[in-house]
Amino acid sequence: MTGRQEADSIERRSGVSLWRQIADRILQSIAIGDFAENAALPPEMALAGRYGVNRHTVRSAISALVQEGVLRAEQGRGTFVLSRKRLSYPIGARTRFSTGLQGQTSERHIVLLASSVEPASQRVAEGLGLARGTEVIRLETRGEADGRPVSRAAGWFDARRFAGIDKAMAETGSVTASLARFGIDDYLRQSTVLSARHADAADLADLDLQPGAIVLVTVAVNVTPDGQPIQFSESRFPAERVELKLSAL
Amino acid sequence: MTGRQEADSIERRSGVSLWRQIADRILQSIAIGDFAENAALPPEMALAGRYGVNRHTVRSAISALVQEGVLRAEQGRGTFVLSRKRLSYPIGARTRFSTGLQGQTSERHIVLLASSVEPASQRVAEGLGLARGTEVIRLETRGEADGRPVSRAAGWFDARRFAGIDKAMAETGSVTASLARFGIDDYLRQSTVLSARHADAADLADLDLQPGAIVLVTVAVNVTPDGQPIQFSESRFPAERVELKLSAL
DNA sequence: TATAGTTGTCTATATCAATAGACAAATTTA
DNA sequence: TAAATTTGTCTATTGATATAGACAACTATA
Repeated sequence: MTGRQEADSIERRSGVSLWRQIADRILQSIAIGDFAENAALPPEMALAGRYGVNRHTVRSAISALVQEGVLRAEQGRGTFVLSRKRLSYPIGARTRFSTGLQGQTSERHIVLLASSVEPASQRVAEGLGLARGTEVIRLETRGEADGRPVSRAAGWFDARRFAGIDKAMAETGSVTASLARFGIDDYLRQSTVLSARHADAADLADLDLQPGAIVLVTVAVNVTPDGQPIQFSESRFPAERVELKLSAL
Repeated sequence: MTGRQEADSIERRSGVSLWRQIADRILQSIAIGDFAENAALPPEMALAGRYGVNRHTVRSAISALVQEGVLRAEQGRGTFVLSRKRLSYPIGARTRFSTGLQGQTSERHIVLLASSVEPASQRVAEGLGLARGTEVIRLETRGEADGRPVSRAAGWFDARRFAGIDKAMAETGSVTASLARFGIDDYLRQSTVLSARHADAADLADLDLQPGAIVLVTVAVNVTPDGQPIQFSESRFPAERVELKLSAL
């Protein structure tokens, strides 16, 4: 019956500043529900003690989170939690953006950021079962829920079969509706591969994140019920706002 | 047909140092297979140009990766890639550690780090369908493949039903084999929730990571075929070494 | 054998990150 | 009202991070 200490400490000389690490911790504990909405954060001196750093270092972390709109500081009173728990984004055989977040948000939609026609790269070609270099349509989209960006995705489609899907997407704001125009009434998720990394500059801009944030990355292939690949996609989710819930595939 | 620039730049004043961000990028591109094993990295000056930083900053990133055993630098010749692509860890209805990595590694096993009996916390109790405070056994384990840590997990079991599972685990090194001693021949994964964050001090130590690394976190419940919860678990995977492949049932 | 290209080491300087202390400003509590 | 608590602002100092330039050491190649 050996014990095991829950590490509450912080890494120095890591290339990640202490204030950023502390901001991550606070964000994490809010996300898992340690603080109710509008609850007060412990005083700066208490946090400084907990993490073994100077009060000013804690203040840097807090001011970053105030900047992000996660916390609100009031002189003389305390610092308070604004944001709620993470959204839980379901992933399964029939993953659809709009239906997935029902009940968690009052409003959600997809914005088409950009589209282009390009030759298929190695991985896109493999995913779609096409020859490398075949023309494909790429759609760059952003998912928003209650006005906040919750995903950023690039989707690739066979350009010959789905010519004009960019227009359909712009008009309908829905992948499912756009595919329906091409006679696809149902589709399934064949495979999903998951990883995580630091957000790059494009992620930061499109997802309205602060530098140093983490994104979850899924790479997926959607197929028709008879197994024909129709869409290859790479989606990025801000880890501080979204968790992925894997349902029966 | 609007274009969209692939951002290759780096964020300043983010709380994450430039050398750490560059090291992450290099790690990422190795992981997705941009470089073959033993391939040469671009020269330091080229990388400095690409990321818009000084050569010395690139050198800091490289020396961190040399320290981690990912790269090997040779004076006069270049810098070379040692490590291979990420392991792909399958997650599905019948997720098992040992069978999951077959074919990708020559050797794999689980080490029992610690065990304890404790009252169930809110989320553990919910997951296992027990009253809060019921005694549960916690097993802390580490998964290793080819001598490298690839996962770190905490598993909780009803202490009354699975008394002695810690000993079974220590002897067999397998959850599946340990459960078999209690008459459980088959079990399924009922739910999995996925998130990502920076590694904390315990993660760094147990997974042999450098500070600033990212971990993928899964929280899962395993059930018997008739739906009875038997195990609640939280696993952490080093994002630089592992990706999660969601497979169908 | 030169020459070009690459990594390794050194010095110097500027900026960011973190610590330390003091006190002001606002709010709550005794 | 007075005291205690908490956030806000200021100055100063130290160490880590990043830039800049020069040159040495080593390798491959023309």
